[in-house]
Amino acid sequence: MPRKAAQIDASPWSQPGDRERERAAKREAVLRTAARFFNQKGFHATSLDDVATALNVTKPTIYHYFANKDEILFECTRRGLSAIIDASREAAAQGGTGASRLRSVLMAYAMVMLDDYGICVARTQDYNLTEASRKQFRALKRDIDALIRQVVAEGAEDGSLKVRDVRIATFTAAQALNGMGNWYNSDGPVGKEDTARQVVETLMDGLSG
Amino acid sequence: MPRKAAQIDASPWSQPGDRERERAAKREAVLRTAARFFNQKGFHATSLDDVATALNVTKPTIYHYFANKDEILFECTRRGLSAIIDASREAAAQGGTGASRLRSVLMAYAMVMLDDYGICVARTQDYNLTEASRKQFRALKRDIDALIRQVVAEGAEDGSLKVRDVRIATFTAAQALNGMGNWYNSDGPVGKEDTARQVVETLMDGLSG
DNA sequence: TAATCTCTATACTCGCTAGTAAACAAAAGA
DNA sequence: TCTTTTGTTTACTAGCGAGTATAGAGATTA
Repeated sequence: MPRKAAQIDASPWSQPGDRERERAAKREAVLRTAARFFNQKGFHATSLDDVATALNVTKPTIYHYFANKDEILFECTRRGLSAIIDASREAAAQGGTGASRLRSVLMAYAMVMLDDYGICVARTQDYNLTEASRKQFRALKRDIDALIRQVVAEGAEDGSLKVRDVRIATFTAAQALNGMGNWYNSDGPVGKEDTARQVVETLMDGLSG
Repeated sequence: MPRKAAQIDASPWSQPGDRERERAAKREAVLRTAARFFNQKGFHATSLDDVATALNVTKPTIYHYFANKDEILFECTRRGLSAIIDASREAAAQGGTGASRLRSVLMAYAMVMLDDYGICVARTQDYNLTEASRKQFRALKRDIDALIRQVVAEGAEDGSLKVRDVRIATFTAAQALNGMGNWYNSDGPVGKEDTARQVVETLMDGLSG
Protein backbone atom coordinates (compact mmCIF):
# COMPACT_ATOMS: atom_id res chain seq x y z
CA MET A 1 0.00 0.00 0.00
CA PRO A 2 1.37 3.41 -0.91
CA ARG A 3 1.76 5.89 1.90
CA LYS A 4 1.52 9.59 1.97
CA ALA A 5 4.76 11.47 2.48
CA ALA A 6 5.00 11.44 6.22
CA GLN A 7 4.43 14.51 8.33
CA ILE A 8 6.68 16.99 6.59
CA ASP A 9 4.55 19.79 8.02
CA ALA A 10 4.91 18.71 11.63
CA SER A 11 8.39 19.99 12.37
CA PRO A 12 8.58 21.98 15.60
CA TRP A 13 10.86 24.49 13.89
CA SER A 14 8.53 26.82 12.25
CA GLN A 15 8.87 27.47 8.58
CA PRO A 16 8.20 30.75 6.85
CA GLY A 17 4.54 30.63 5.95
CA ASP A 18 3.53 28.75 9.07
CA ARG A 19 1.79 31.82 10.30
CA GLU A 20 -0.40 32.12 7.25
CA ARG A 21 -1.13 28.41 7.22
CA GLU A 22 -2.23 28.47 10.83
CA ARG A 23 -4.39 31.45 10.22
CA ALA A 24 -6.02 29.73 7.24
CA ALA A 25 -6.51 26.54 9.24
CA LYS A 26 -8.21 28.49 12.03
CA ARG A 27 -10.45 30.30 9.59
CA GLU A 28 -11.37 26.96 8.11
CA ALA A 29 -12.14 25.51 11.53
CA VAL A 30 -14.46 28.41 12.28
CA LEU A 31 -16.26 27.93 8.98
CA ARG A 32 -16.63 24.19 9.33
CA THR A 33 -17.94 24.50 12.87
CA ALA A 34 -20.26 27.33 11.94
CA ALA A 35 -21.63 25.40 8.96
CA ARG A 36 -22.47 22.46 11.19
CA PHE A 37 -24.27 24.71 13.64
CA PHE A 38 -26.11 26.51 10.88
CA ASN A 39 -27.27 23.19 9.46
CA GLN A 40 -28.29 21.86 12.83
CA LYS A 41 -29.94 24.89 14.43
CA GLY A 42 -30.34 27.41 11.65
CA PHE A 43 -28.43 30.58 10.93
CA HIS A 44 -30.31 32.96 13.20
CA ALA A 45 -30.48 30.52 16.06
CA THR A 46 -26.73 29.98 15.96
CA SER A 47 -24.86 32.55 18.00
CA LEU A 48 -21.20 33.20 17.47
CA ASP A 49 -20.81 32.35 21.12
CA ASP A 50 -21.99 28.84 20.23
CA VAL A 51 -19.33 28.57 17.57
CA ALA A 52 -16.65 30.08 19.76
CA THR A 53 -17.41 27.80 22.67
CA ALA A 54 -17.30 24.75 20.45
CA LEU A 55 -13.81 25.80 19.41
CA ASN A 56 -12.67 26.56 22.97
CA VAL A 57 -12.23 30.25 22.30
CA THR A 58 -14.29 33.37 22.88
CA LYS A 59 -16.32 35.45 20.48
CA PRO A 60 -13.83 38.27 19.88
CA THR A 61 -11.38 35.68 18.62
CA ILE A 62 -13.78 34.89 15.85
CA TYR A 63 -14.00 38.56 15.01
CA HIS A 64 -10.27 38.49 14.63
CA TYR A 65 -10.71 36.19 11.64
CA PHE A 66 -13.99 37.40 10.20
CA ALA A 67 -15.57 40.81 9.95
CA ASN A 68 -19.07 39.70 10.88
CA LYS A 69 -21.55 36.86 10.90
CA ASP A 70 -22.61 37.50 7.33
CA GLU A 71 -19.08 36.93 6.10
CA ILE A 72 -19.00 33.58 7.86
CA LEU A 73 -22.22 32.42 6.29
CA PHE A 74 -21.21 33.66 2.89
CA GLU A 75 -17.84 31.94 3.05
CA CYS A 76 -19.55 28.69 3.99
CA THR A 77 -21.81 28.89 1.00
CA ARG A 78 -18.99 30.03 -1.26
CA ARG A 79 -17.04 26.91 -0.41
CA GLY A 80 -20.03 24.75 -1.26
CA LEU A 81 -20.82 26.58 -4.45
CA SER A 82 -17.20 26.62 -5.59
CA ALA A 83 -16.90 22.91 -4.97
CA ILE A 84 -19.91 22.35 -7.18
CA ILE A 85 -18.59 24.62 -9.89
CA ASP A 86 -15.14 23.07 -9.95
CA ALA A 87 -16.38 19.49 -9.96
CA SER A 88 -19.09 20.21 -12.50
CA ARG A 89 -16.79 21.98 -14.89
CA GLU A 90 -14.47 19.02 -14.83
CA ALA A 91 -17.34 16.60 -15.37
CA ALA A 92 -18.82 18.70 -18.14
CA ALA A 93 -15.51 18.74 -19.99
CA GLN A 94 -15.34 14.96 -20.37
CA GLY A 95 -16.07 13.19 -23.62
CA GLY A 96 -19.15 11.12 -24.31
CA THR A 97 -22.76 11.95 -24.91
CA GLY A 98 -24.63 14.75 -23.21
CA ALA A 99 -26.38 12.15 -21.10
CA SER A 100 -23.18 10.66 -19.78
CA ARG A 101 -21.76 14.08 -19.03
CA LEU A 102 -24.97 15.05 -17.27
CA ARG A 103 -24.68 11.95 -15.13
CA SER A 104 -21.19 13.00 -14.10
CA VAL A 105 -22.24 16.56 -13.37
CA LEU A 106 -25.19 15.45 -11.27
CA MET A 107 -23.01 12.99 -9.38
CA ALA A 108 -20.50 15.72 -8.58
CA TYR A 109 -23.28 18.01 -7.50
CA ALA A 110 -24.88 15.33 -5.38
CA MET A 111 -21.68 14.52 -3.55
CA VAL A 112 -21.22 18.16 -2.56
CA MET A 113 -24.80 18.35 -1.34
CA LEU A 114 -24.05 15.64 1.18
CA ASP A 115 -21.30 17.68 2.81
CA ASP A 116 -21.48 20.42 5.42
CA TYR A 117 -20.95 23.28 3.03
CA GLY A 118 -23.31 21.83 0.44
CA ILE A 119 -26.07 21.43 2.98
CA CYS A 120 -25.39 24.97 4.03
CA VAL A 121 -25.88 26.09 0.43
CA ALA A 122 -29.15 24.23 0.19
CA ARG A 123 -30.50 25.73 3.41
CA THR A 124 -29.36 29.28 2.89
CA GLN A 125 -32.06 31.49 1.53
CA ASP A 126 -30.71 34.68 0.07
CA TYR A 127 -32.52 36.86 2.60
CA ASN A 128 -30.03 35.60 5.15
CA LEU A 129 -27.24 37.46 3.40
CA THR A 130 -26.47 41.14 3.17
CA GLU A 131 -26.98 42.92 -0.11
CA ALA A 132 -23.35 42.57 -1.13
CA SER A 133 -23.00 38.89 -0.30
CA ARG A 134 -26.37 38.13 -1.78
CA LYS A 135 -25.23 39.44 -5.14
CA GLN A 136 -22.24 37.13 -5.19
CA PHE A 137 -24.27 34.23 -3.86
CA ARG A 138 -26.79 34.63 -6.64
CA ALA A 139 -24.09 35.02 -9.25
CA LEU A 140 -22.47 31.74 -8.21
CA LYS A 141 -25.81 29.98 -8.28
CA ARG A 142 -26.51 31.38 -11.71
CA ASP A 143 -23.17 30.05 -12.91
CA ILE A 144 -24.05 26.58 -11.73
CA ASP A 145 -27.47 26.75 -13.27
CA ALA A 146 -26.00 27.85 -16.59
CA LEU A 147 -23.44 25.08 -16.44
CA ILE A 148 -26.03 22.37 -15.97
CA ARG A 149 -28.40 23.82 -18.52
CA GLN A 150 -25.60 23.82 -21.04
CA VAL A 151 -25.02 20.11 -20.58
CA VAL A 152 -28.74 19.38 -20.67
CA ALA A 153 -29.09 21.37 -23.88
CA GLU A 154 -26.19 19.50 -25.45
CA GLY A 155 -27.77 16.20 -24.50
CA ALA A 156 -31.05 17.29 -26.00
CA GLU A 157 -29.24 18.15 -29.18
CA ASP A 158 -27.26 14.95 -29.55
CA GLY A 159 -30.40 12.98 -28.74
CA SER A 160 -29.09 11.34 -25.60
CA LEU A 161 -31.56 13.27 -23.46
CA LYS A 162 -35.25 13.79 -24.00
CA VAL A 163 -36.16 17.05 -22.43
CA ARG A 164 -39.26 19.14 -22.99
CA ASP A 165 -37.99 22.25 -21.26
CA VAL A 166 -34.33 22.68 -20.37
CA ARG A 167 -35.08 25.13 -17.58
CA ILE A 168 -37.60 22.92 -15.84
CA ALA A 169 -35.53 19.78 -16.25
CA THR A 170 -32.53 21.52 -14.74
CA PHE A 171 -34.43 22.94 -11.78
CA THR A 172 -36.14 19.66 -11.08
CA ALA A 173 -32.89 17.72 -10.96
CA ALA A 174 -31.07 20.39 -8.97
CA GLN A 175 -33.79 20.65 -6.33
CA ALA A 176 -33.95 16.89 -5.94
CA LEU A 177 -30.23 16.89 -5.23
CA ASN A 178 -30.42 19.96 -2.97
CA GLY A 179 -32.86 18.08 -0.79
CA MET A 180 -30.63 15.08 -0.20
CA GLY A 181 -29.16 16.58 2.94
CA ASN A 182 -32.65 16.63 4.44
CA TRP A 183 -33.06 12.89 4.43
CA TYR A 184 -29.66 11.27 4.03
CA ASN A 185 -28.45 9.77 7.25
CA SER A 186 -24.69 9.57 7.42
CA ASP A 187 -24.93 7.04 10.24
CA GLY A 188 -27.01 4.70 8.08
CA PRO A 189 -25.73 1.68 6.18
CA VAL A 190 -25.70 3.24 2.71
CA GLY A 191 -22.69 5.38 1.84
CA LYS A 192 -22.77 8.80 0.27
CA GLU A 193 -21.56 7.69 -3.11
CA ASP A 194 -24.09 4.87 -3.37
CA THR A 195 -26.89 7.15 -2.32
CA ALA A 196 -25.84 9.84 -4.76
CA ARG A 197 -25.63 7.30 -7.56
CA GLN A 198 -29.09 5.95 -6.89
CA VAL A 199 -30.66 9.37 -6.78
CA VAL A 200 -28.97 10.37 -10.01
CA GLU A 201 -30.10 7.15 -11.69
CA THR A 202 -33.64 7.80 -10.50
CA LEU A 203 -33.55 11.24 -12.08
CA MET A 204 -32.03 9.98 -15.31
CA ASP A 205 -34.26 6.95 -15.76
CA GLY A 206 -37.48 8.31 -14.29
CA LEU A 207 -39.99 6.51 -12.17
CA SER A 208 -42.21 4.93 -14.84
CA GLY A 209 -41.40 1.46 -16.03
CA MET B 1 -72.58 31.43 -16.13
CA PRO B 2 -73.71 30.09 -12.80
CA ARG B 3 -73.40 32.42 -9.87
CA LYS B 4 -72.79 31.73 -6.27
CA ALA B 5 -75.68 32.35 -3.90
CA ALA B 6 -75.33 36.05 -3.35
CA GLN B 7 -74.03 37.47 -0.12
CA ILE B 8 -76.17 35.59 2.35
CA ASP B 9 -73.49 36.17 4.94
CA ALA B 10 -73.40 39.93 4.57
CA SER B 11 -76.50 40.89 6.51
CA PRO B 12 -75.82 43.63 9.05
CA TRP B 13 -77.95 41.76 11.55
CA SER B 14 -75.59 39.29 12.98
CA GLN B 15 -76.42 35.62 12.92
CA PRO B 16 -75.61 33.14 15.62
CA GLY B 17 -72.17 31.82 14.75
CA ASP B 18 -70.97 35.11 13.30
CA ARG B 19 -68.66 35.50 16.23
CA GLU B 20 -66.94 32.20 15.64
CA ARG B 21 -66.73 32.79 11.92
CA GLU B 22 -65.12 36.17 12.35
CA ARG B 23 -62.70 34.76 14.83
CA ALA B 24 -61.76 31.97 12.44
CA ALA B 25 -61.40 34.44 9.57
CA LYS B 26 -59.07 36.59 11.64
CA ARG B 27 -57.00 33.61 12.69
CA GLU B 28 -56.72 32.65 9.06
CA ALA B 29 -55.66 36.16 8.06
CA VAL B 30 -52.90 36.10 10.65
CA LEU B 31 -51.68 32.73 9.40
CA ARG B 32 -51.74 33.69 5.74
CA THR B 33 -49.89 36.93 6.41
CA ALA B 34 -47.39 35.24 8.69
CA ALA B 35 -46.74 32.49 6.14
CA ARG B 36 -45.95 35.08 3.48
CA PHE B 37 -43.54 36.87 5.79
CA PHE B 38 -41.90 33.62 6.85
CA ASN B 39 -41.40 32.68 3.21
CA GLN B 40 -40.08 36.07 2.27
CA LYS B 41 -37.82 36.90 5.23
CA GLY B 42 -37.53 33.71 7.21
CA PHE B 43 -39.12 32.68 10.48
CA HIS B 44 -36.63 34.25 12.88
CA ALA B 45 -36.36 37.45 10.93
CA THR B 46 -40.13 37.92 10.93
CA SER B 47 -41.32 39.69 14.03
CA LEU B 48 -44.90 39.49 15.15
CA ASP B 49 -44.87 43.27 14.95
CA ASP B 50 -44.29 42.86 11.21
CA VAL B 51 -47.31 40.64 10.93
CA ALA B 52 -49.46 42.84 13.15
CA THR B 53 -48.55 46.00 11.27
CA ALA B 54 -49.37 44.38 7.95
CA LEU B 55 -52.81 43.60 9.34
CA ASN B 56 -53.33 47.08 10.83
CA VAL B 57 -53.37 45.81 14.39
CA THR B 58 -50.86 45.57 17.21
CA LYS B 59 -48.99 42.65 18.59
CA PRO B 60 -51.19 41.88 21.59
CA THR B 61 -54.10 41.39 19.21
CA ILE B 62 -52.23 38.53 17.63
CA TYR B 63 -51.69 37.04 21.06
CA HIS B 64 -55.43 37.11 21.50
CA TYR B 65 -55.70 34.56 18.71
CA PHE B 66 -52.53 32.54 19.18
CA ALA B 67 -50.58 31.49 22.22
CA ASN B 68 -47.16 32.19 20.76
CA LYS B 69 -45.06 32.39 17.63
CA ASP B 70 -44.48 28.67 17.54
CA GLU B 71 -48.20 28.00 17.33
CA ILE B 72 -48.44 30.31 14.34
CA LEU B 73 -45.65 28.58 12.48
CA PHE B 74 -46.97 25.17 13.32
CA GLU B 75 -50.49 26.04 12.17
CA CYS B 76 -49.10 27.33 8.88
CA THR B 77 -47.27 24.08 8.27
CA ARG B 78 -50.21 22.03 9.44
CA ARG B 79 -52.40 23.63 6.81
CA GLY B 80 -49.86 22.81 4.14
CA LEU B 81 -49.31 19.27 5.32
CA SER B 82 -53.03 18.58 5.72
CA ALA B 83 -53.69 19.87 2.23
CA ILE B 84 -51.12 17.43 0.90
CA ILE B 85 -52.52 14.55 2.89
CA ASP B 86 -56.11 15.18 1.85
CA ALA B 87 -55.34 15.65 -1.81
CA SER B 88 -52.95 12.71 -1.89
CA ARG B 89 -55.32 10.35 -0.19
CA GLU B 90 -57.96 11.19 -2.74
CA ALA B 91 -55.52 10.74 -5.61
CA ALA B 92 -54.21 7.48 -4.20
CA ALA B 93 -57.72 6.07 -3.97
CA GLN B 94 -58.43 6.38 -7.68
CA GLY B 95 -58.39 3.41 -10.00
CA GLY B 96 -55.73 2.74 -12.60
CA THR B 97 -52.16 1.57 -12.43
CA GLY B 98 -49.75 2.50 -9.69
CA ALA B 99 -48.03 4.80 -12.16
CA SER B 100 -51.17 6.74 -12.95
CA ARG B 101 -52.02 7.06 -9.28
CA LEU B 102 -48.50 8.22 -8.52
CA ARG B 103 -48.86 10.88 -11.20
CA SER B 104 -52.01 12.12 -9.49
CA VAL B 105 -50.44 12.10 -6.07
CA LEU B 106 -47.38 13.98 -7.25
CA MET B 107 -49.55 16.52 -9.06
CA ALA B 108 -51.57 17.14 -5.91
CA TYR B 109 -48.39 17.46 -3.89
CA ALA B 110 -46.84 19.80 -6.42
CA MET B 111 -49.83 22.13 -6.46
CA VAL B 112 -49.69 22.52 -2.69
CA MET B 113 -45.98 23.24 -2.82
CA LEU B 114 -46.67 26.28 -4.97
CA ASP B 115 -48.89 27.86 -2.34
CA ASP B 116 -48.01 29.91 0.73
CA TYR B 117 -48.52 27.14 3.24
CA GLY B 118 -46.79 24.57 1.06
CA ILE B 119 -43.75 26.78 0.66
CA CYS B 120 -43.82 27.28 4.40
CA VAL B 121 -43.72 23.51 4.85
CA ALA B 122 -40.77 23.19 2.51
CA ARG B 123 -38.79 25.93 4.28
CA THR B 124 -39.54 24.93 7.84
CA GLN B 125 -36.80 22.89 9.39
CA ASP B 126 -37.94 21.09 12.46
CA TYR B 127 -35.52 22.94 14.71
CA ASN B 128 -37.77 25.95 14.25
CA LEU B 129 -40.53 24.28 16.21
CA THR B 130 -40.84 23.51 19.88
CA GLU B 131 -40.57 19.94 21.05
CA ALA B 132 -44.34 19.43 21.08
CA SER B 133 -45.02 20.94 17.66
CA ARG B 134 -42.03 19.21 16.21
CA LYS B 135 -43.47 15.85 17.13
CA GLN B 136 -46.71 16.55 15.31
CA PHE B 137 -44.87 18.10 12.38
CA ARG B 138 -42.75 15.01 11.97
CA ALA B 139 -45.73 12.72 12.33
CA LEU B 140 -47.59 14.50 9.53
CA LYS B 141 -44.55 14.33 7.31
CA ARG B 142 -44.17 10.65 8.05
CA ASP B 143 -47.80 10.11 7.05
CA ILE B 144 -47.19 11.77 3.72
CA ASP B 145 -44.04 9.82 3.15
CA ALA B 146 -45.81 6.56 3.92
CA LEU B 147 -48.66 7.49 1.61
CA ILE B 148 -46.38 8.12 -1.33
CA ARG B 149 -44.22 5.08 -0.66
CA GLN B 150 -47.33 2.95 -0.64
CA VAL B 151 -48.31 4.11 -4.11
CA VAL B 152 -44.76 3.71 -5.37
CA ALA B 153 -44.64 0.19 -3.97
CA GLU B 154 -47.94 -0.70 -5.63
CA GLY B 155 -46.66 0.64 -8.92
CA ALA B 156 -43.52 -1.42 -8.58
CA GLU B 157 -45.64 -4.48 -7.97
CA ASP B 158 -48.04 -4.03 -10.86
CA GLY B 159 -45.06 -3.31 -13.11
CA SER B 160 -46.13 0.22 -14.05
CA LEU B 161 -43.15 1.68 -12.18
CA LYS B 162 -39.52 0.61 -12.28
CA VAL B 163 -38.02 1.48 -9.01
CA ARG B 164 -34.78 0.19 -7.48
CA ASP B 165 -35.42 1.50 -4.01
CA VAL B 166 -38.81 2.72 -2.91
CA ARG B 167 -37.40 4.95 -0.21
CA ILE B 168 -34.93 6.71 -2.45
CA ALA B 169 -37.40 7.11 -5.27
CA THR B 170 -39.92 8.67 -2.92
CA PHE B 171 -37.47 11.08 -1.35
CA THR B 172 -36.08 12.12 -4.69
CA ALA B 173 -39.48 12.96 -6.10
CA ALA B 174 -40.68 14.67 -2.93
CA GLN B 175 -37.59 16.86 -2.66
CA ALA B 176 -37.83 17.88 -6.29
CA LEU B 177 -41.38 19.03 -5.64
CA ASN B 178 -40.50 20.68 -2.33
CA GLY B 179 -38.03 22.84 -4.17
CA MET B 180 -40.49 24.21 -6.70
CA GLY B 181 -41.29 27.21 -4.54
CA ASN B 182 -37.65 28.23 -4.75
CA TRP B 183 -37.70 28.81 -8.46
CA TYR B 184 -41.28 29.10 -9.63
CA ASN B 185 -42.19 32.68 -10.40
CA SER B 186 -45.89 33.33 -10.04
CA ASP B 187 -45.57 36.51 -12.11
CA GLY B 188 -44.13 34.55 -15.02
CA PRO B 189 -46.00 33.36 -18.10
CA VAL B 190 -46.36 29.72 -17.10
CA GLY B 191 -49.19 28.85 -14.72
CA LYS B 192 -48.88 26.73 -11.62
CA GLU B 193 -50.70 23.74 -13.06
CA ASP B 194 -48.61 23.67 -16.23
CA THR B 195 -45.43 23.97 -14.23
CA ALA B 196 -46.49 21.24 -11.83
CA ARG B 197 -47.40 18.96 -14.72
CA GLN B 198 -44.07 19.43 -16.44
CA VAL B 199 -42.10 18.75 -13.29
CA VAL B 200 -44.10 15.63 -12.58
CA GLU B 201 -43.62 14.41 -16.13
CA THR B 202 -39.91 15.03 -15.84
CA LEU B 203 -39.79 12.90 -12.71
CA MET B 204 -41.91 10.14 -14.23
CA ASP B 205 -40.15 9.95 -17.57
CA GLY B 206 -36.62 10.77 -16.50
CA LEU B 207 -34.06 12.85 -18.29
CA SER B 208 -32.45 10.23 -20.55
CA GLY B 209 -33.82 9.75 -24.02
C1' DT C 1 -79.48 49.66 33.32
C1' DA C 2 -75.95 46.84 35.27
C1' DA C 3 -72.79 43.10 34.80
C1' DT C 4 -70.00 40.55 31.83
C1' DC C 5 -67.39 39.04 28.02
C1' DT C 6 -64.61 39.92 23.80
C1' DC C 7 -61.40 42.48 21.49
C1' DT C 8 -57.77 45.83 21.00
C1' DA C 9 -54.32 49.22 22.41
C1' DT C 10 -50.49 51.44 25.27
C1' DA C 11 -46.63 50.74 27.63
C1' DC C 12 -43.82 48.00 29.56
C1' DT C 13 -40.12 43.72 30.98
C1' DC C 14 -36.71 40.55 30.05
C1' DG C 15 -33.45 37.99 27.67
C1' DC C 16 -30.53 37.28 24.07
C1' DT C 17 -26.95 38.24 20.63
C1' DA C 18 -24.18 41.01 17.28
C1' DG C 19 -20.60 43.69 17.70
C1' DT C 20 -16.84 46.63 20.38
C1' DA C 21 -13.36 48.77 23.74
C1' DA C 22 -9.55 47.97 26.10
C1' DA C 23 -6.30 45.38 28.21
C1' DC C 24 -3.22 41.55 28.38
C1' DA C 25 -0.15 37.69 26.59
C1' DA C 26 2.96 35.81 23.53
C1' DA C 27 5.71 35.63 19.82
C1' DA C 28 8.70 38.00 16.06
C1' DG C 29 11.94 41.09 14.90
C1' DA C 30 15.43 44.76 15.74
C1' DT D 1 16.77 43.49 25.60
C1' DC D 2 13.27 46.51 23.76
C1' DT D 3 9.57 47.15 20.42
C1' DT D 4 6.05 45.82 17.54
C1' DT D 5 2.74 42.73 15.76
C1' DT D 6 -0.53 39.13 16.37
C1' DG D 7 -3.83 36.62 18.98
C1' DT D 8 -6.85 36.27 22.73
C1' DT D 9 -9.48 37.59 26.81
C1' DT D 10 -12.78 40.13 30.04
C1' DA D 11 -16.28 43.22 30.28
C1' DC D 12 -19.18 45.90 28.16
C1' DT D 13 -23.02 48.48 24.85
C1' DA D 14 -26.92 48.72 22.11
C1' DG D 15 -30.83 47.15 19.92
C1' DC D 16 -34.27 44.04 18.80
C1' DG D 17 -38.14 41.08 19.58
C1' DA D 18 -41.06 37.67 22.28
C1' DG D 19 -44.23 37.94 25.51
C1' DT D 20 -47.19 40.44 29.39
C1' DA D 21 -49.79 43.68 32.66
C1' DT D 22 -53.27 46.61 32.48
C1' DA D 23 -56.75 49.39 30.98
C1' DG D 24 -60.40 50.71 28.06
C1' DA D 25 -63.94 50.31 24.28
C1' DG D 26 -67.90 47.70 22.27
C1' DA D 27 -70.83 44.39 22.19
C1' DT D 28 -73.80 40.71 24.83
C1' DT D 29 -76.54 39.11 28.29
C1' DA D 30 -79.30 39.49 32.59
